[in-house]
Amino acid sequence: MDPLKFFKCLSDDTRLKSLLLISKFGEVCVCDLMDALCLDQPKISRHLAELRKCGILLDDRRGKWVYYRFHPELPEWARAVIQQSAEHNQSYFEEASTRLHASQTGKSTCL
Amino acid sequence: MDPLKFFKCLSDDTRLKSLLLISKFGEVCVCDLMDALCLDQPKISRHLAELRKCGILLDDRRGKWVYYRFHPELPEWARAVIQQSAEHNQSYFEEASTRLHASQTGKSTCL
DNA sequence: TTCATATATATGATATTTCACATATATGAA
DNA sequence: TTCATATATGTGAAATATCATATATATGAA
Repeated sequence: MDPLKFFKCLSDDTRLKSLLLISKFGEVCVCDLMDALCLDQPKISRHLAELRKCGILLDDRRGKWVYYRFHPELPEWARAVIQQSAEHNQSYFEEASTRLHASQTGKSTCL
Repeated sequence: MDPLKFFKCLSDDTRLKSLLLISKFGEVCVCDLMDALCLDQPKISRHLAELRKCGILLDDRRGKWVYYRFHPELPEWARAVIQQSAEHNQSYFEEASTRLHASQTGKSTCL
């Protein structure tokens, strides 16, 4: 994992929040992220594709849904960076986190 | 420290290498970085200014030289991110590191 | 096969970042 | 004050990233 490429992946609001949410929730599907971040589907999908192509995320299709989680071969230092950032910046993605939880329990709260 | 702004600061080759070098050497002056990264003065200076304005670095003029080090109020999580990145990606800035050491001991090796 | 849902990608327009170059400022020595 | 060195910044051009929109693909149900 080239560190520069890695940090470029973290330097966009949509991608950073997606990674922090995955760090907290373990696994998310595209539609959950749409609800959590209140963004349209192509936008989420494109950013997740970038994270996948960089080797940060792994996609996993189950039926109609595609779930994303950290790639098992993501280096420990990179995973640690994301995890620490999530732990110490909860307010940055708190709202998204609440919406994601609502989405997973069946209620979309995105206005 | 807004995490998005922080990672944007790390997402440029010149800025990332500068930060990793400062993490390793503790403190560097502009001219050392010019030698270490083989870049012209305005380029180094502009990137350091950005890191300073973001609150990551602190500048300290001593005579004709200006030294940069981590800002004392940089949050621990942010400092940890930089430190871990330096420890686990030594090959990324090894060459720059060698040149910086040469520069500090009086020999500029930048061709 | 046809349809509806979920996700992915192509494309040109827009926004953001970075650059090269010129110039300005600060310091210390002569 | 004048000069040389070290650093900072202004400006428009070039490169890069992001976006909105349209469209394509994959799955499962009817």
